[in-house]
Amino acid sequence: MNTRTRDYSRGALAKAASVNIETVRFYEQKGLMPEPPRTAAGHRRYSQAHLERLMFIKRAKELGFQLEETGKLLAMVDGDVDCGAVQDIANANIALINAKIADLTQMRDSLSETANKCTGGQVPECALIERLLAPAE
Amino acid sequence: MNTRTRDYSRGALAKAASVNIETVRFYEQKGLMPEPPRTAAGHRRYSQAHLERLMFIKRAKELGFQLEETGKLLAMVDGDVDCGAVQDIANANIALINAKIADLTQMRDSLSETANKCTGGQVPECALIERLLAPAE
DNA sequence: ATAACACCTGTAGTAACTACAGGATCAAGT
DNA sequence: ACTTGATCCTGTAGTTACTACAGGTGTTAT
Repeated sequence: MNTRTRDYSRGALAKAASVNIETVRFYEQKGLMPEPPRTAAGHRRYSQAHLERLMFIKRAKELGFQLEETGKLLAMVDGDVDCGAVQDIANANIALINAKIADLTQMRDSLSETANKCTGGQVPECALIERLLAPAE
Repeated sequence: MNTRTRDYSRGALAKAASVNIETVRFYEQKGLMPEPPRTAAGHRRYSQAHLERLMFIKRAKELGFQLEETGKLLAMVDGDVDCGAVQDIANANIALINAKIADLTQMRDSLSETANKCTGGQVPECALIERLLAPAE
């Protein structure tokens, strides 16, 4: 167990979590990061706990959670973790991600199919332009 | 060949292309749709050509093109279509879409793997929360 | 004539940041 | 002690692609 608590300036915290310095202030504004204590001159002083919270948010983002959902997860961490509720949020997110993947896959397939028909020359006929000009009959 | 050119109010045009009425004005502002002639009272009057242009934009969107790229495609339609340049834009877009798909797939797989470990009960241990709290060792 | 609807403009809101401007403060070196 | 450069503070504006008002005018149908 480590009882030492190093502290961080906003810049140092951002660097430690590998996020942009402005992002820290943004998360504070959105209520995801608590307002930290300040020095006499008004500079923010963050603790190890703040760093952990910031990294929590970053990891949630890497799993595709929106900030609002991340906020709900954090609220549970601050209070009681209800694994069923967490699962619901996760499953909703999986569904959302799957829908996005399906959309993008459809786009890509449709686009590559058409782009492959392009001859590439400086010609009046271009398969992709034709497809955009005409309804997909 | 149909030489009749019905005209449309903004609302009628939007409806004909199945886009939101405000989107028409937005595209005009962005330079994708030309400023149409106006009635004496200042109401926009669109032609069949406008409708076709709006549908072009809509189809491009369905293929995942951003508005800026769509603008480039439209510029070529207005001038000379260079099928090589079109292909370049298309290929860049395919690469972009593939990158997004890869990102999302990674998110989803990582998330489902973790969410599947959740027991669902109202317990202190929740696999997903654990994963967000702790670095992925 | 009058009601209901569609149109006009400009502006603000959405998500998740990022990037300033203009000023105050800090840390390090001399 | 003083200076210099980095970092901090605040508030605000920009990004993408729209969407949604508010407050006012015009058009259409009965």
